[in-house]
Amino acid sequence: MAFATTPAPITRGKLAKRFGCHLETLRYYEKIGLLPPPARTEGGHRLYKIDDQRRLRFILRGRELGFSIAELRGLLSLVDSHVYTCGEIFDLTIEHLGSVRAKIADLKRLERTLARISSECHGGAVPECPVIDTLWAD
Amino acid sequence: MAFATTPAPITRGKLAKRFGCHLETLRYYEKIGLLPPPARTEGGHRLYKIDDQRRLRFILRGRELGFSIAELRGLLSLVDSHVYTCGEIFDLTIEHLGSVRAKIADLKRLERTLARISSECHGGAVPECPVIDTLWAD
DNA sequence: TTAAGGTCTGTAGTGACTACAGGTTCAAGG
DNA sequence: CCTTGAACCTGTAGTCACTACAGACCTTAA
Repeated sequence: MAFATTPAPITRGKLAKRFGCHLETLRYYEKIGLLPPPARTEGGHRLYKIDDQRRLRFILRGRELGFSIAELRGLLSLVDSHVYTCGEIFDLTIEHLGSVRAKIADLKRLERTLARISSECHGGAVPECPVIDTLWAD
Repeated sequence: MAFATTPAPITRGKLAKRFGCHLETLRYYEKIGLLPPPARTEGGHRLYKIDDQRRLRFILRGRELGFSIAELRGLLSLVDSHVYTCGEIFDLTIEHLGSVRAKIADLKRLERTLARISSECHGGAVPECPVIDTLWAD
């Protein structure tokens, strides 16, 4: 009869590969205090347990959702405190969503302008160019 | 009968104020070679002539259009060479427009995900939260 | 003449990593 | 058991586009 075994801790390179992040990123997250210092071998190599892996996944997913390191620090400290409420998390998410929407709006303005200017280009080997004219104009 | 006078060159602070940029930005653009080293007073203070001001305006407008410093360097070197064609500038603009559109697409994906997840929130003082669940999920 | 405020320089900090260099440890093959 | 080569360790520096000093110097208006 087999007992449920804790999965073996893994090294930095394997963790990076497993989660598709750069291996230096792991050291970076540890340095800035997002990841706790992991256990080590006798020789000093890092060994990441399953909890470390879960935390890393949390962080990487947060990054994919566009949360900044500071925002993730906030989320993690709430979660670590075990006294967060859905309302608090919701507020942080909505705030972040607002900043994403603001960025989209900025970029769309940009896109419209660039599209308009470049649509006025004749192209070809002439030196008259609406893009340059726009940039130089008084 | 008055002669047309060249407008007096202005100092760094005044230039920054006139164009609404940070005054340290001017020193930065000079250091990285986007702006040429301007004339100086006896005491060493910078004096920006009308041509410097035009070039700065070009750069700042380019930045507003989202061109990177490297892209602007490319645009400026074409313009400085006096042998650019509208076709070349058009290509650079279209490439830039493509990267703006790619960023918009990325952010829209993000926005949809964040909106979906947060719409599942009940909010309130409970610790169950779809945002956190998403980040923690296996 | 003096006082205030603008400008000079070099350097360091931001965010979120990434890229070394030079040394140590680990694991697999013989 | 020994060797070899890959993986890992550390600290530091680079990226991008600025921004923020500190401490000294210059300019200008009263």
